Amino acid sequence: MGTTKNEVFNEEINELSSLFKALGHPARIAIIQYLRNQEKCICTDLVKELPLAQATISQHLKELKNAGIIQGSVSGTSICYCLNLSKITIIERFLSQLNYEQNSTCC
Amino acid sequence: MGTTKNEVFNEEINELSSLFKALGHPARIAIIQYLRNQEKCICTDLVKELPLAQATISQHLKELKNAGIIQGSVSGTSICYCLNLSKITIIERFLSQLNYEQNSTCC
DNA sequence: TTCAAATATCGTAATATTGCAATATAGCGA
DNA sequence: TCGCTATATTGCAATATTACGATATTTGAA
Repeated sequence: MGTTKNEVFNEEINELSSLFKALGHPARIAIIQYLRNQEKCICTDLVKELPLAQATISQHLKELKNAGIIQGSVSGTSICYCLNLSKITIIERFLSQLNYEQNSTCC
Repeated sequence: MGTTKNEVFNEEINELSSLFKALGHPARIAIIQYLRNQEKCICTDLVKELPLAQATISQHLKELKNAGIIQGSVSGTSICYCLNLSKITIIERFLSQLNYEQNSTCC
């Protein structure tokens, strides 16, 4: 075990959970926050900014990229990573569906 | 290693990432979706609904509860779990801050 | 070219997560 | 009380994640 049973859930659920999972690490939230403030991002800056080794940050960037939350384009020797807002929107849409009027009285 | 270096990040980042992490599993998204549709929730129903063993579902419910995303109240022999919308709001607020006008041209 | 800077990848150790069977616990009705 | 139902906990095996040093790769500048 240790393996998530993705295959028994539908694609929407799997996409949502992988987006959440990608954001489920403090370093990756910090990266996203930094990206927001800069409105662009270069890995070296992050290496100075975050108390993690370069290899570790690169790995976290890769995971955000794999989930589609950021996208990078090569720009000379460095790489410019930017937020992909369409994925953020997918999460927001899911969450907004949860804001129902609670009509059960149990909690 | 294998241990997340939580201590080097601030509390806001750690709270956000733990909320995202709690939602970063398909079974837990499925639980939340089911909760939304029922507007309440009892574990036995989930055992029928999801193709996972009772012990596994109980464990996922516990994680959602630990993150504060759901709350349960005992109701006879069964337990009624409900969404805690305040945590959902925390996530929504974070995401809405990301919707800036992208003024960099790199991506 | 050759060097240096910026990123990525590899390998690995430590730890965390997932899933489940088995078992425990708790509350209800008879 | 006894037994039943609902849920939690324990223990474990399999796998995933995290972190990082070392090393590769890539690109621009000299």
